Amino acid sequence: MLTDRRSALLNNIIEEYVSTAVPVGSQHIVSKHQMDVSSATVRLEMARLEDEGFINQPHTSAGRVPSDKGYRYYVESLMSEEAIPSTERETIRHQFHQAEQALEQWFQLAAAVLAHSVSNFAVVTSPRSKQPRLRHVQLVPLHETSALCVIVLNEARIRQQVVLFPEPVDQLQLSESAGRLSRRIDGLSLEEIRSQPASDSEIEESVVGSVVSLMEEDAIALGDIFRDGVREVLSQPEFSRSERLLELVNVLEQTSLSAAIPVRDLGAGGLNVVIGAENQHEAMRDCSMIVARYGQDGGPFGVVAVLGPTRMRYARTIPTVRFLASVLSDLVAQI
Amino acid sequence: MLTDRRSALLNNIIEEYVSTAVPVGSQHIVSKHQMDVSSATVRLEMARLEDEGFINQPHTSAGRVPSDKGYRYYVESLMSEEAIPSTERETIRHQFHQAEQALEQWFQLAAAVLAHSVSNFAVVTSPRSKQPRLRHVQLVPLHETSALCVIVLNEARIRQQVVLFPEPVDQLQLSESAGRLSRRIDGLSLEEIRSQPASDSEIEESVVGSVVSLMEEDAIALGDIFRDGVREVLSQPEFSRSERLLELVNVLEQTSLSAAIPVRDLGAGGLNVVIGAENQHEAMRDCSMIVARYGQDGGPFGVVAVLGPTRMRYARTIPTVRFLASVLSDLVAQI
DNA sequence: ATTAGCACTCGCCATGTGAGAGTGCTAATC
DNA sequence: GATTAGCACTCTCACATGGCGAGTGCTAAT
Repeated sequence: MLTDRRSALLNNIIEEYVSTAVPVGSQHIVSKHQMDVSSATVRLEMARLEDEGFINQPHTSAGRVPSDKGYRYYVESLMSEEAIPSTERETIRHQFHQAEQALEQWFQLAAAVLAHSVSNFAVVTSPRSKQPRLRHVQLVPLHETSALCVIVLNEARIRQQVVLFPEPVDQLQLSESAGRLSRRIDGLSLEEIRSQPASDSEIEESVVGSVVSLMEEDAIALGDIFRDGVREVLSQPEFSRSERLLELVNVLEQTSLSAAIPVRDLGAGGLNVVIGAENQHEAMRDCSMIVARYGQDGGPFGVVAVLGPTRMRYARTIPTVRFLASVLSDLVAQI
Repeated sequence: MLTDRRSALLNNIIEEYVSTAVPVGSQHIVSKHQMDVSSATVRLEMARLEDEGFINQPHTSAGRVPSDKGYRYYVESLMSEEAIPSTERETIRHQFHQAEQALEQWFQLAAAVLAHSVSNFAVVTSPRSKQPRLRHVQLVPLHETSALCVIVLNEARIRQQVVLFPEPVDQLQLSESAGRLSRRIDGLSLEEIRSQPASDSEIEESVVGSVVSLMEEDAIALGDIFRDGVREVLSQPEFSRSERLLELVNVLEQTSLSAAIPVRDLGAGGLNVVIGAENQHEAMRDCSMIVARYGQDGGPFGVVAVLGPTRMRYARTIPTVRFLASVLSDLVAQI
């Protein structure tokens, strides 16, 4: 599709621009990366690349900047992924071992490690399958007329809610109800619970109501969202002007963030790269996002993603995201 | 301590500056707020106020800006708190009723409501008493050699951890162990659990280990932290230059944020105002923080706080923080 | 096809200038 | 003695100016 020389040139332009954030001129190319042609030739080739839409000129007499299309071509045809040094792999794995077995910490840690490692914003969601299934329901008495209803779903997701009773319930009554209830609905899916015949115990019914509403809520969500690295992404030079920065922070802080993460047509172990204007969100039109799915085939899965300016070290970021996804896959497989 | 006229002047300066963010000059004062003296007199009085350290001049021939000391005097002697319109009170209360009984949602909601209502960053911690006490321990089987250990502490805090067993454990074995364990340590405090004689069951001992480490972790924490409003505080004009903004985001994003919140010598229902350089953190030296404690007297308590630039609508923010604290007190009392 | 040479363009930066806002001081006034 | 009018002074901000440098596109020679 592109001549060899033009490919090499595009490659150089991108690598130069990614590391300096300065539009790159023809002179720079010939001196830094040794191409044994003159700057004039480079200029000619650059003009062609621009005609075909791989690079842009911010203004006459500035250097060239890669376009979304340029990055796309780079990611798909030019880039060779950088290996992650084994020392770094080990450091990361080590951190997870230190975190003991606290699930939430794993995901939070994954986000933190990733954000730090690639100096960008990172998102991790906890793993889940499409269908929530009730592993266990537990009632813990609080007051005379209230109890805490704790449910454990598959993939070790925990949800809780306070249940209020119309009249005082004593300890014994409560634990009996809890036992009956547990035998009745533990292990069932949301539909199965819904289709259970109503019990004549008022207590049990109100608990079932709670369980159902908690599970419904859970069914919608992608999984809990863990994020880190607002500071990392804000320190990128493209956000030195604070207007767009603000819009972006807006998006990142939103709970609806998961909507912006494309997961459809992403198989187990799959990885997506979304560049610039390909993003759904207006505010992310000069950001890129790298999304990977982790978890076993067919089983529950979660998502690992990095978000940063389009000017991103794809060759480094992509393997890192992939690596974190595999680490999480391993961890989750242990559960 | 200050003459009436000087007090009134300081009051005007602060209110003007708080609403405009522009250093206020003598002319402005006489025209906007009708003081029946000339601008020259105001200048004289301003010079005095500056001598005494209540206001500063960013540079010769600029207007005056309140100093930390000025704000402090304002908060303590001049300000009259603005009442929160009852419609707004109702809207807020209403939102909490809609959130059903999901505990975490309450706190997250409180942070969101507060951040939005005062256009600044808000922090809410979940309530807790000094001594964690185990309400209930539950084991949910995962694989042959692992289970999820879920513990419920007082104030409905939930912690979980995966427990790995050296060899396969069947369902029955597990539920028996769980039952014995539950009878043995439910209701105990951390010390009491620690001083329990060791059981000869390997399973039970590894679970106890998990419980102890979870409780230890819990004992250190102030409570779970819920925050909102990074976007609000970043849209304040003082952060239009992005250097200091970055430092601040750094602090806000940190998990150690709670260290910056002063809670000692804060009684039930108490409220603290920390102005500018009084803050611990370097990066917060031109921010103010308003902290209130909620929860019953002597019982478990949590913290509600707002953080924003020193140029803050104290008269509005303080009552709002107090109100949210009272709303949360009411909610938590129901539990 | 490549390259040397050159005129041209444009952002950046340092410098300069004028307007405007605000001050402090002094002398006159109440 | 407090207040005020008047005035010179200071400093920021916005804007214009102009040189510098980087980079380009084009043309003609190789």
